[in-house]
Amino acid sequence: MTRIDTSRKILDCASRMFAQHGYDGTIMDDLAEQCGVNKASIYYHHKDKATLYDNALTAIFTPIADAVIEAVEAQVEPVKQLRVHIKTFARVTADNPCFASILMREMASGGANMPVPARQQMQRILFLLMRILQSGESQGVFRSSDALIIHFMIIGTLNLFVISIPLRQTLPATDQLEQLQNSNIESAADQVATTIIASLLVK
Amino acid sequence: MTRIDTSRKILDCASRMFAQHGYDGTIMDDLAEQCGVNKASIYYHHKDKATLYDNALTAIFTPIADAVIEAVEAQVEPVKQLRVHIKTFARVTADNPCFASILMREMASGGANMPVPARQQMQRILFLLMRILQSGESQGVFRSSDALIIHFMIIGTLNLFVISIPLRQTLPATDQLEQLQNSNIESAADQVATTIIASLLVK
DNA sequence: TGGCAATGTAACTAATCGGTTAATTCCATG
DNA sequence: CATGGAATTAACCGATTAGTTACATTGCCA
Repeated sequence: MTRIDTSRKILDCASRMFAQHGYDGTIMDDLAEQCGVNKASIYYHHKDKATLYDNALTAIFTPIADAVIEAVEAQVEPVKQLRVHIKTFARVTADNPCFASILMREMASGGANMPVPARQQMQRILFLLMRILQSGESQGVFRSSDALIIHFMIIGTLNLFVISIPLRQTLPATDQLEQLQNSNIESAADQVATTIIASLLVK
Repeated sequence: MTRIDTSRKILDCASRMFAQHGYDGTIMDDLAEQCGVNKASIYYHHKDKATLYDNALTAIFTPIADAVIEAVEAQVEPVKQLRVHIKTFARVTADNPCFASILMREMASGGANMPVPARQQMQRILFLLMRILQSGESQGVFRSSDALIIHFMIIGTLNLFVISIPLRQTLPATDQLEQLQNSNIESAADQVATTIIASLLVK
């Protein structure tokens, strides 16, 4: 094991455990065992449990906001921007399912004790969406809309989709359930984007 | 204090604490203090923490599914049914914010340890939506669609909206944030319903 | 090679937390 | 009023858990 990677390995493993069991449900001894690192090493690299949590969230949230912003800024038309916004968010969320779980948990807690850096990343995504909607509105292609609702539509729908992937796979295929198309994240993002954009376009 | 009242009082208080802090984050001593009951009384009325959690979730989820189903069945046209489905779900969710928090947490955990009765109530709501979409499809008013995505759109969006109410109220009103219309749950549900229905109607 | 950051080992602590116990109080009924 | 079961209580217990400590070991690099 190279020394540099240990801190990173702890972060990755901690992210998974925080995502699956939550902050209180994550036990430091289990974490040490899970990632094959001695408990003292965890405290050596990350001061304590709370700091480790902050570090993990920052490491998860920052690249996601970065990716969405970068992808959107490569576009110029608001309609394209919005579609890329949604599709990129879907892709990066599916790439790292920890994000959806942790975000959902934090939202459930009222976001009260959510680390500031992580919250800022979510705000970056929201503000980006607001800029897209406003530029579209000022260009006359979008009608006036509530950015927050659209933000929640994107995040709520796609996060639930990503989170439920393992659940749906283990579900017994009853008659009723098998009618559900087993769509992937790509088509889910397409549907969300198409639905939202259709309702935004001025008639 | 009659027997029924104490048990009910514990359930209500436990629901709030489970919603805010999660299962592991809810401490039985705190719960006892919060609802002004001796800790042993909790164990007297509800066997243990896990049973209390099951009881609380069943008490929360069942009336919500009941209300949605009852409201939808009072309608006949699929379009009306879908709108009522969404608006009723929004109303009952807003009435009891514990529901949204707990559901989000359970989804974040992969729904693995979600009590069976609670999961069944969610399935009732999903199956109801599937029946609405299918009857609309067979009547030629709805195009073919993925019920699961629509289910997630409804639940994800509205749950996030309800959950974020306290957060948004305590947020400092920065220049950017004050542009967000402070819409209530009614108008949010209207937007969700209108958006979804518009994308479903055959052209 | 010497020094230093990093890692491992393993025991320890102080506190927390779920759950229990035995005693006590409340209250309806005969 | 007496009685017996339901409900409540204070105190306690054992297990778990976050975090610490002391020390040995490894590997990198100047």
